[in-house]
Amino acid sequence: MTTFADLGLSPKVLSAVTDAGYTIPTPIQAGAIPPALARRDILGIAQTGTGKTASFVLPMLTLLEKGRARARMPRTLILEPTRELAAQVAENFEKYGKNHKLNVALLIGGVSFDEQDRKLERGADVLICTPGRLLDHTERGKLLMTGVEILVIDEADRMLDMGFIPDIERIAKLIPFTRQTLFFSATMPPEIQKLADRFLQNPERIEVAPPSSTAKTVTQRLVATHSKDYEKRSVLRDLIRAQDDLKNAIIFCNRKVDVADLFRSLDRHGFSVGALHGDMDQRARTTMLANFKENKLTLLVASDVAARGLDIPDVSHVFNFDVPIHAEDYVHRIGRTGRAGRSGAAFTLVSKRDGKFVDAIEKLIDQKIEWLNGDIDALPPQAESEERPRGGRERGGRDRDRSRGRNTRGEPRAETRTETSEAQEKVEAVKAERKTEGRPQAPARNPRAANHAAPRPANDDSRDRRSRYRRDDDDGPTPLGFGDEVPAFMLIAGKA
DNA sequence: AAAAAAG
Repeated sequence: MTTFADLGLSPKVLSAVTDAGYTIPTPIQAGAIPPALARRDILGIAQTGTGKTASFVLPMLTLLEKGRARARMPRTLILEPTRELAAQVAENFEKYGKNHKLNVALLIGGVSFDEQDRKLERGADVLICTPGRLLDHTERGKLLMTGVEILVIDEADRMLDMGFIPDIERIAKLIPFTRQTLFFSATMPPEIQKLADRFLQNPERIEVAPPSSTAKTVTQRLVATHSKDYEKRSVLRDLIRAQDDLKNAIIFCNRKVDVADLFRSLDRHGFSVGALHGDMDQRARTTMLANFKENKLTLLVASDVAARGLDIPDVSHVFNFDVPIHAEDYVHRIGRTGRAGRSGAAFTLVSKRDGKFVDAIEKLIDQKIEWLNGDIDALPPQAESEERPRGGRERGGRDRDRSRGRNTRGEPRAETRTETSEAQEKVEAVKAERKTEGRPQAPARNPRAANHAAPRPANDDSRDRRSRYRRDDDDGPTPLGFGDEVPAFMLIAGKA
């Protein structure tokens, strides 16, 4: 059997790999490392979870030992579609490059230029970048890339989806034509093939099957629900509480606003929860992810920024709060669990309108997904007799005080409300707010509009504004267009 | 019906 020792890696790299506890390479590693070491171009078709990152990091480290360092000139460049992925690759360089004296610069957006500039001035051997920030640096004239010998384009299909290809082309023009290029993509649609043809010269093509663990070790279920968000939140809470083997979970929403909404809701219901989406500031993103990885947070509500590539080992559950619009996203999402042969569970909330998306998913994965408790048609009619479970303390919750890693300030939570006073209180709250706003004619605010996803500016914590954020949380929609005239009963729509 | 990435 092939071991890492057979692949031609340098002793320094090999010892770091051994220290990390690995002896047997994955198929993509066994296939890509030898030709990469021989300076061949690589076309790697592999998904996350196949060991793809090490398949370029390890040979790059070995090759970097051979050439000689040039003053202030990066010799390798890695392009990643998201900031988190770039950061993750940087971690890999630290881990496997611990016996090397390499300077690694992580050039991603959302953080200040200062530290990145300092690193570049000191001289970086390895650049790990998202395209926008890299171009920003080159345009500022601080970065010359004529010394780059190895270019890695990772997750090419995703780069295409995200419209990065023109940026990639521009970047490629700044790098010598004689470079070695390592090109990775999870899928190979015609556009990607064309792109690969343009970027690669006589590449070694390595294709590995998607990790088989995905379909086999993950228990997948559909969960019927009505389409209103508060119904879905309630169903989700029940579902989470019903899991007795839940260690940690990612909950996916299709939209950033819904990530923010659901995060606030679960937080207020006492769950240990974080959020991750692309409109959050980078510090919050980083802390959230770190806290989740360290198990300081049990649940992570996320957009598809977290669907692909992020290496979060050992997620026991995935919940799809929304059915993904594109079937491939479903595969990526549930690929967050059941990794490395572990078992996992994936639940997808489905309402009537999601039917065609579910069909597309079942077609793509070529299997029917079972319903948990009967399908949509077996669902009792909307809400009528259903008591939505409420109340402060939940099983999933830990300390109420955790405010770590959030960009909202800690504040006492209204958790002592009782079921009976709740409706009345809500009516009062809405009336009070209208008064303080001094705009009696203004239409009642749609909760979704108030719950915008972008983090609030740090200095914005006026009371009335906060109460507006708080009020709407879980209580269903406020009807639009009634001005001050909304009948009280309508403010508790969905409860009655 | 979306997300992501440069500010």
